[in-house]
Amino acid sequence: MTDAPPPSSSPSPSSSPSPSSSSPKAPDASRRSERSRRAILDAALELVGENGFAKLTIEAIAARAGVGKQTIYRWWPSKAAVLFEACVPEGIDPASIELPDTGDIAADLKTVLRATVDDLNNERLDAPTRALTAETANDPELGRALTEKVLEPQLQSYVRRLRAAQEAGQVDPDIDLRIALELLVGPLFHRWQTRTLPLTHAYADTVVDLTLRGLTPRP
Amino acid sequence: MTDAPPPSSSPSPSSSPSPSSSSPKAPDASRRSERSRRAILDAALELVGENGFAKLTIEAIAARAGVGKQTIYRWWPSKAAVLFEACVPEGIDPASIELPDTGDIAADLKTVLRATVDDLNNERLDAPTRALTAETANDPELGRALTEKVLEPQLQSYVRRLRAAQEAGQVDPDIDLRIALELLVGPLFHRWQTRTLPLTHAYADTVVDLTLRGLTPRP
DNA sequence: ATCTAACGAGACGATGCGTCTTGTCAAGAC
DNA sequence: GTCTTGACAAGACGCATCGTCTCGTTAGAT
Repeated sequence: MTDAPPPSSSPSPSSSPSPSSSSPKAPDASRRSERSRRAILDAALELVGENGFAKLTIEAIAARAGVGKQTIYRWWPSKAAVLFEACVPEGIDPASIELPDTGDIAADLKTVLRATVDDLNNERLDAPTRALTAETANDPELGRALTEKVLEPQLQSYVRRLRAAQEAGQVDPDIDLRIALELLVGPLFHRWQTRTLPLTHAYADTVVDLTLRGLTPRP
Repeated sequence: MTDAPPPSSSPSPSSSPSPSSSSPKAPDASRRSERSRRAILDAALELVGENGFAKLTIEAIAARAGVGKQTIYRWWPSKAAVLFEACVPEGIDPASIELPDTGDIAADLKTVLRATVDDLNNERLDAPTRALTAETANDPELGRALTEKVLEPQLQSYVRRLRAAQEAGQVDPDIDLRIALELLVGPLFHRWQTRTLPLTHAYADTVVDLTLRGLTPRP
């Protein structure tokens, strides 16, 4: 329910006065209707919840939002991009982007991975997240955006917390923290994607315990 | 290149003579044209290689295969199902389904995970695998088939090899082998899916080393 | 040899695509 | 205060593909 920061369009509102040169497009972002934008994003989220991503249609979004189709095509390259923008503002909790640091790395990791498990089990987030992740296979541009804006910032916060643990002597200094992070996150992601077994807090805890046994300094 | 076993239809060739009762459909599998079936699967593989899964079309498959559309709709529920059947026979190497056992669990796991890395980096397998994995999000039935016929058998072979290691005293007897397997496979899968960093043999080796450090028996 | 259902071909209406056209309207230019 | 401009809602348009449905034709079961 954040007030949706302008999607990083209009980078420098006064830089180049003649947008005519390079591309034949370039709509004027300053004249954009925020009202329509919100209606489109809301409609997309509603419809994806009702019918799933496969049945999501630009025409349906436009109709539900009371908007012309052109208004969607003008500002987004695909329905996936619409859904992405609709999800990200409420999918990312700014407070959760930094991992807690109580000094107990095991406890902190469990806290965060349990929260991740809860998110992945949350019906409201699960469907759109799965849809976007899937669409990544056909839409590399979307994949890059998803990684850069959502995934990577979270992963980096793991790395920071692990580095603190490393400096506190709780993690072997020789270990590549990027890989350490993947050891923790990968198994959760795997279960979520494959739906082979239920994603539970107990599972998250065990992953943390077993992984940390491999990360602790050796005598 | 296996000669395509009849898709497990016609379970008992003489059991119930009247297939008319329950469903209004039920085509006669014994009269099915193997020639058409192969042409369809081949055409699907070709087209997916040429244009990607997103642009794959039932009509295009039918045209390329020299087949009526109905022949596809009669035997497969979706284009994903066609691609699945087209991939599975050559995607599964019967020899690779059992992990090697040289007595050295670390070496054996590295051998297999390196091979997995190679498969995932193989252009020919990568595109269809990604497409099928993605389609799983919208098509739970396909997801179940993929898990049951391809994924789970492979995972079980990991569990067997890990059990042997456990009995040989190389893995802590208290550890849940199902979770141990996910610690190994999850990180690989994560990198493949997110494309955050390249999937290399070195990565596979490090994952094995670090994970095994956590799995070895504690004094 | 007969029967029958799968087959290749393609017509059909329904959808959704992405583009284009029309008239309305509000914000910036003058 | 008028004028200009470009985003806007609405929806028509041609196209692609969908999934269903005939047609004769043909090959396998009996």
